[in-house]
Amino acid sequence: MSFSICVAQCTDSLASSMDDQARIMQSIGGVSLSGHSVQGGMALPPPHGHDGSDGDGRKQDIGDILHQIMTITDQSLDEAQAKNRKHGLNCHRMKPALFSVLCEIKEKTGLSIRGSQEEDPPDPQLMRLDNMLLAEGVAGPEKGGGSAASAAAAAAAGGAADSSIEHSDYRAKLTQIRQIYHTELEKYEQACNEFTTHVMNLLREQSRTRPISPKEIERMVGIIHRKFSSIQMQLKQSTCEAVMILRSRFLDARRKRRNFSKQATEILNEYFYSHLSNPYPSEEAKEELAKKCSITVSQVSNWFGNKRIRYKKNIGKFQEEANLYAAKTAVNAAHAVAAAVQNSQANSPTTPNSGFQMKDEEFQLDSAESKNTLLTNMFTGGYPAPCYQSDGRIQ
DNA sequence: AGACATGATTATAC
DNA sequence: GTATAATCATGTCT
Repeated sequence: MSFSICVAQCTDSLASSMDDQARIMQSIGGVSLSGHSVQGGMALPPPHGHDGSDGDGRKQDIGDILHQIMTITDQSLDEAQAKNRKHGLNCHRMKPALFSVLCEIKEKTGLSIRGSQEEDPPDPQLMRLDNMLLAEGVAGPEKGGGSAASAAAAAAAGGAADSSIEHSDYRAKLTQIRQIYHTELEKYEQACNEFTTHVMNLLREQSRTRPISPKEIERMVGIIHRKFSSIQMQLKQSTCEAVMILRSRFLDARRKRRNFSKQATEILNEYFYSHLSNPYPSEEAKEELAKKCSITVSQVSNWFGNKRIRYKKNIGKFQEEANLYAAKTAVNAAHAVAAAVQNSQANSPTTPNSGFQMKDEEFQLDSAESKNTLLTNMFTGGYPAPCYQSDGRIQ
């Protein structure tokens, strides 16, 4: 993966650096790359500790040492060391002289590092990815049992999910993504460190034979880090994609509805028909119902929304149901009410509601339905209990 | 399989 | 924010 890129990058840099130097050497010193011919020109300073009696021999020496410097950069550290060539190079009698010349040339040509224009501003794309990963709970500190943030986000996305099962599924998958992400990130970091160390060792080693300033090493490290961070960005991007896919699947799964339990429907219907004149439960009432039915508040809201509109659309169809729940409520209330009625005989039945008000309009029942409406509303108005058929229906 | 029931979503209005 | 109304998508019944 990344290694090859980095190696290529670094090798390129090193090679180009060497090429530059070679060119300079060629133009200034008249020494060919091969090191086998010297065309005259600027004379090298006399090597230390050398009498300089043999001019051709000296040139040959310079050629040799340059050739060795050139070829050594093509080898790995281990290879060079194994062949013991570096040692030979370092101990070469011409080395100090050549080294000082290289330093001088480098300084004069300003080859080394001119105002490292690196330090680019933070990539907005990377920031977006980071933010998303943080928000999804993939990046950042571990939160209990996977990702609290994601669970919260998922809940906020609709809140009507069949909570536990799908949530835990979602969280488990997200944790998986998180783990993969962190493992990969760690791998990259480790690889980056290893490679940086390797390159730094290489450069340090080379700095014994050619001038390499600490700034140059720093620059090289910067190049490596940028390469690795671009790979990290790819990882972040694919992680984000995975999270998005997971989320969309999760949201799709939410559409898969499951019918509420009979008990829950009963509780909701009881409330609906006992508040038919105003079937709009308050927030507290919704919470209470949600608790009783083991569903969410939004599900209660959905249910009442659906119920109101469907009831309104076809009151006749729901009449039977209305009567049934009216009867139920009446029976339940009967015992409690009976005592009260007995105690205070003065109470006469209140006028029953003929329908509930939706927004600005009131829905009236037609005459055919009025009888049942009375039954429907008797629990609010204190009408006598209805007669039941054998199947439990109201006559 | 098709019809109907029902929970969820969406568009729109306030 | 909540509401209605229409619609979607699935569950259930026949």
